[in-house]
Amino acid sequence: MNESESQNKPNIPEVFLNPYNPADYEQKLYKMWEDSGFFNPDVCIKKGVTSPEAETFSIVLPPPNVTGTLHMGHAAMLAIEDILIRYHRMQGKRTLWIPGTDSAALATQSKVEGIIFKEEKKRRDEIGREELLKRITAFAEESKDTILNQTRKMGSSLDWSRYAYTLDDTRYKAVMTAFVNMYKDDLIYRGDRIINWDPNMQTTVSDDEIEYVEKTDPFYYFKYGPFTIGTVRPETKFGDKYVVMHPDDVRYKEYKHGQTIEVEWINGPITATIIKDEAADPEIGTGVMTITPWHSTVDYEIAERHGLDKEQVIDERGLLLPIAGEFAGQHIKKVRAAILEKMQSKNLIERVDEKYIHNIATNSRGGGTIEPQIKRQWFVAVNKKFILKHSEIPGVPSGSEVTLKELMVAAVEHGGTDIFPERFKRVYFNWINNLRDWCISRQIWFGHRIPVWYKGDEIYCGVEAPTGEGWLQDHDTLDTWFSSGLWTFSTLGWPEKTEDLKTYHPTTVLETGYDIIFFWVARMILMSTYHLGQVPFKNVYMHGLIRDEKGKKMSKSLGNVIDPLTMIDKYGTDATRLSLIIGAAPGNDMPLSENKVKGYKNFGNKIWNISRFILTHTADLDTKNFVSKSIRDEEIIAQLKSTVADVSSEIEKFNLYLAGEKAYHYVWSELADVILEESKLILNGTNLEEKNSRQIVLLECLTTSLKLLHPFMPFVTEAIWQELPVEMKDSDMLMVAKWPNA
RNA sequence: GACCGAUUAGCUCAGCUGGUAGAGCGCUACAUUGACAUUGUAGAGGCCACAAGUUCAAGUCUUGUAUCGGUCACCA
Repeated sequence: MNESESQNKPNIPEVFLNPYNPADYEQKLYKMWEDSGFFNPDVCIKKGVTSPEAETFSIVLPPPNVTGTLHMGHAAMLAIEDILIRYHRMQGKRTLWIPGTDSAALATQSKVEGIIFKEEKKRRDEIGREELLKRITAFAEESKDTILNQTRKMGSSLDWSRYAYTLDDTRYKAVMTAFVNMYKDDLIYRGDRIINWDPNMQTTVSDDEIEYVEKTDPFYYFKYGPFTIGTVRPETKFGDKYVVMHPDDVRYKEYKHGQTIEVEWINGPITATIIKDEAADPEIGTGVMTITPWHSTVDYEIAERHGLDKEQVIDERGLLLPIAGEFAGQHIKKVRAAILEKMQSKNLIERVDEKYIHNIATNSRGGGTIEPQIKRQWFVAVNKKFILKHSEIPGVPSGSEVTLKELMVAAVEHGGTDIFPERFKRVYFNWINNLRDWCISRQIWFGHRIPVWYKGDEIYCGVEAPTGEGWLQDHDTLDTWFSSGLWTFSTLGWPEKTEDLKTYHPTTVLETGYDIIFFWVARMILMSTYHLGQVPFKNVYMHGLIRDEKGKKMSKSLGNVIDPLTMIDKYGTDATRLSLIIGAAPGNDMPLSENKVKGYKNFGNKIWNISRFILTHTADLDTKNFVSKSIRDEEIIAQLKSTVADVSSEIEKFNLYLAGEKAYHYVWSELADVILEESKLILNGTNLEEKNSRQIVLLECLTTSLKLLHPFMPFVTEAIWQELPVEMKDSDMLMVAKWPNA
């Protein structure tokens, strides 16, 4: 701006002379917001921004791992939730967004154990429970600030005064109480059942934490008496003394169920029993198999059906037991060749398919190959009837006799919890139908220890340790999803009957990636319906996965990771947020490229310059001269209002991608390209009334546009808002300004 | 094997309850130092995967086929 211009337009803040630079504002503004206390709804009420009678709107943030760093998935989650939160806060609702972090027991412990082993060459047994826990806790504590500060960088308007950690005192009490209640209702039991054992991490793993990885291995055909059986794992076969075939398989019609035959096997002759069971698929291999009930889920189920013996062949560390004879004590990974050699010499090998493709189960949290074992563990019974005393769940009257499974179905079936996009409802129901009892005990040390104590034959279960001498607490800890399942209400202070719990539960929305629907969404529904008789949330909004521009999963090994923090440094938070929202239809994966982020940085500057233009050309406005608007001015206002209506309704339908696009489109293509352009003539013209009217219209367009964009681009809009003359604003801070009326 | 999704402009995708196709990016041409480390204007570009059906009318509804992707289950 040259000198003569600045004389004409005296009141324009100097900041507008330069392009908008996000880095100059973002930290400052976030601090201003945080210091204002308005992230906390109680402060909003106290300062008169929100009415105490206002409708509530609450979201609990899916807690990131304490030891994690921000990735694009987090960034998208934070952007989406912050948009919803900011929109509803501006709507005047009593709005709460609760932050937290998750201990991610298994992942964190294995990370720390890994570090210790690398640096000190020590395993956990050598470190000891107490010392290891101390170190893990320190590690978690140390790394938590990283993820929390990165969360702030996204502009997230979280109520930090309500920060929760899955292992803090309040949550500890919630977890203990939950366990004890379920134990007393017989919904938690201890039993010997087949579970997924991770020999690397020395712990059980739930069904959902298993990841199947495709592998090519040789497939061996062995002579087993008159039969040929196939296997990829010769090292498990020592004790196999049942031979199973389909009852209708005509090839084996001469053999009767229960009939015994003598066969020569790896370590000498054994007596085999014929079992007819439909689990044997005549199409696979020879249609005949031997079973190893201790180390295979399917075999275990067959054995259960027919009351067969189960023998352990492999121990917890992967070593063969005495049943393996001369091979006992050797590790299963190393012993195969020797076994095959012996079988070859006994002429038991018929043939080998070298390339057999099959899936092996691995622990998705740590990577070990799963070895099923029968072990005494704690389980949640999902099919056991109980009386639900208090219920607000649609379709389930108080006092109903139900199972946990039925509760989980009812919550969604009768609309208590609505899942969006709709297709995920079916995914959810499918999973529940196949649900088996949930193994909740883990043999790791980091986590909530099971509140059960033993003394001889006595068992005690309680929130507090029993009094008296000689009680020993169960060594196991709880599956991390057990405590995560309580999250919507443990964060609100349960089991105490807090004001927060009464006010904000059920929460309004749960927003999360669809990859976590089983682990978490379903478990929260289970826990909340059981413990509170309430659904945990009224709406579930599933976002897709963020992928690279070619649609590939982002991964370090592919080198295609776009780091949100880098994007924020280069283009600003607003641009990063917008790039994660626009073009991302709910539940659909979305490709992201750096160019997209860059594009939205230009938009930030566009708004900046729109503001500069309008402020420059309205500095001489004297509102006393107000005259009625022209037809065109009315039209502009009408169009503005219809944009407000559109944007609002799209946000309320969770179509943020449409809301964002409409706001973007309005501001750039309509306000800037059409309205400002045509206004130039009027503003520089001689018709003062016309000019005056248009100035007022432009100011309204500006303030309203800033409000519309604020949820999407909180920083640049607030930065501009702070420069606006007081008389133009209904609030000092845009964050708590009133959402415009349509 | 079961279920789910996708198939629309060069690319990424919108098109809700059926009425002869839209956005962003990219591309081409022109203009512009302007409120704008640019922006604006104009333009090219689509038998909406294929086939049949319902209908006065179908990207839009039904059925089937093909290809791609995902989830779950099984895998002796």
